[in-house]
Amino acid sequence: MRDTGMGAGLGGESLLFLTDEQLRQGIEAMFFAYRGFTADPDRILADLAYGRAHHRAVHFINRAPGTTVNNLLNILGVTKQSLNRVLRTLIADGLVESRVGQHDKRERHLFLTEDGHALEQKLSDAQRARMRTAFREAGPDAVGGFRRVLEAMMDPEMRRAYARLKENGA
Amino acid sequence: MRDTGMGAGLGGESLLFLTDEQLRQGIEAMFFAYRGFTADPDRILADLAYGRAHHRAVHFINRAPGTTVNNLLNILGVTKQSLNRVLRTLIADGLVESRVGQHDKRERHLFLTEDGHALEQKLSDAQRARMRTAFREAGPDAVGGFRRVLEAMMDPEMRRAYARLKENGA
DNA sequence: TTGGAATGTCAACAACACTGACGTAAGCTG
DNA sequence: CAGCTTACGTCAGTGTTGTTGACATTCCAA
Repeated sequence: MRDTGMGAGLGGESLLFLTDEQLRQGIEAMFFAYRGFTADPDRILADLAYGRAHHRAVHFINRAPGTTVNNLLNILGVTKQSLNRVLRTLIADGLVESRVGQHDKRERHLFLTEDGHALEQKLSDAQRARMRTAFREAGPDAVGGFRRVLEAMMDPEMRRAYARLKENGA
Repeated sequence: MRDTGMGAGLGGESLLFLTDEQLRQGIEAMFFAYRGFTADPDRILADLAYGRAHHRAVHFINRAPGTTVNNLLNILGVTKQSLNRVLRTLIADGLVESRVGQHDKRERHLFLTEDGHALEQKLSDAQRARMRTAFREAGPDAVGGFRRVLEAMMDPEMRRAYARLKENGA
C-alpha cells in the first residue's frame, strides 16, 4: 500500500533501497513457487496414500544413507513422534530399513531398500524435471542469484545443514 | 557427486548442462529456505491460535481488498470449505469483514478491519524483515535471478495470478 | 417460470503436525 | 557398580488444515 516516495521507477533493484512492494513481490513469488515446487511429487504421493512427510524422509535418507533417527529429526525439524509415524509406515511397507548401530546400539541407521530407491527416483525425477526447466528458462546467472537469496533466507542452523549436505554430495 | 568437467569455476553454471547434483541442491535450498520464510510469522501466529492459512488469507485480502471468496480460492488453491473455516474465525474475531455484493448478491466481498490491518502489518513486517536481509546479503543481481527462477517454477495459472497481483500493487 | 450453474455455508472426516508422559535399552561417569 | 543421560519408540490427546458430501441462496437463460 505504501509508497516510499522515491525511486520506485527502474525495474532494477537499487542496492540499499528495497521498497515494501519489492519485498512483497518476493514473498508472493516464494508462496506461488513453492506450490509448483511440491505439486508434482504431491500428485504421485496421493496415489500411494503417502504425504509430503514421507517424501521428505525418503529424500534425506537417500541423500545421507545410514543417517540416524536423531539426525533426520534435526534436518526435518519435526518432533520424533511425528517422524516416527512416517518412518513406521515406510518400514512396514518395505521402503526403509532400520539397522541397529554397531558402535552405539541405541542408534538406528536408516537406509532405503530397493523399493525405497525406486520411489525416491520417481519422486525426485518429477521434482528435478521442474527445477531443470525453471533453471533453463531463467538462465545460468539467475540460478546463482536464486541460490544466494535462498541461502540467505535460511535460519543459520539450516544453512549449516544445507552446507553439510552439499559437501556430502559434491 | 558429478563434476561437469567444464567451467564450474565462475559462480555461474553452464547453460546446457545441469547435473542432478546441482538440481538437488536447488531442491534442498527451496526446502530449507521455505522453512525460514515461514518461521517468523509462524511464531507470531502460534500465540494467537491462528495458523498459516489465516496468514495467507489476511495477506491476500490486504493485497486485493474487496476480493470475492471465489477469487481468493483460486489464488490460495484450496477448497472453499477449507477457506471458509479460516474466514469464519477471522470474521468472528473481527479481523475481516464480509460484504454482500451489490451487483451479484451471491458474492461476498472481503475487507480487512482495522484490527485485521494491524495483524497483517505485524505478520508482514516480520516476513519482510527477513526478505530484506536476505536480499541485502545476496545483492541486487541475485534478487533478479531469484525472482526469475521462482517465476519459472510456478504453474502457469499461478504465474498469471502472480503477475496480476504485481500490477495491482505497482 | 423452471432448471441448471454459480457462490457460499455447515458438518464430518483424514492427514499430519504438536505436547506430555512413559518405557526400554545402551552408554557414560563418578 | 549406581545413577544420570542419551537415543529411540509408543500411547494419548489436541489443533490446524486439508478433504468430500450435502445444502441454501442467487443468478441467468431456455
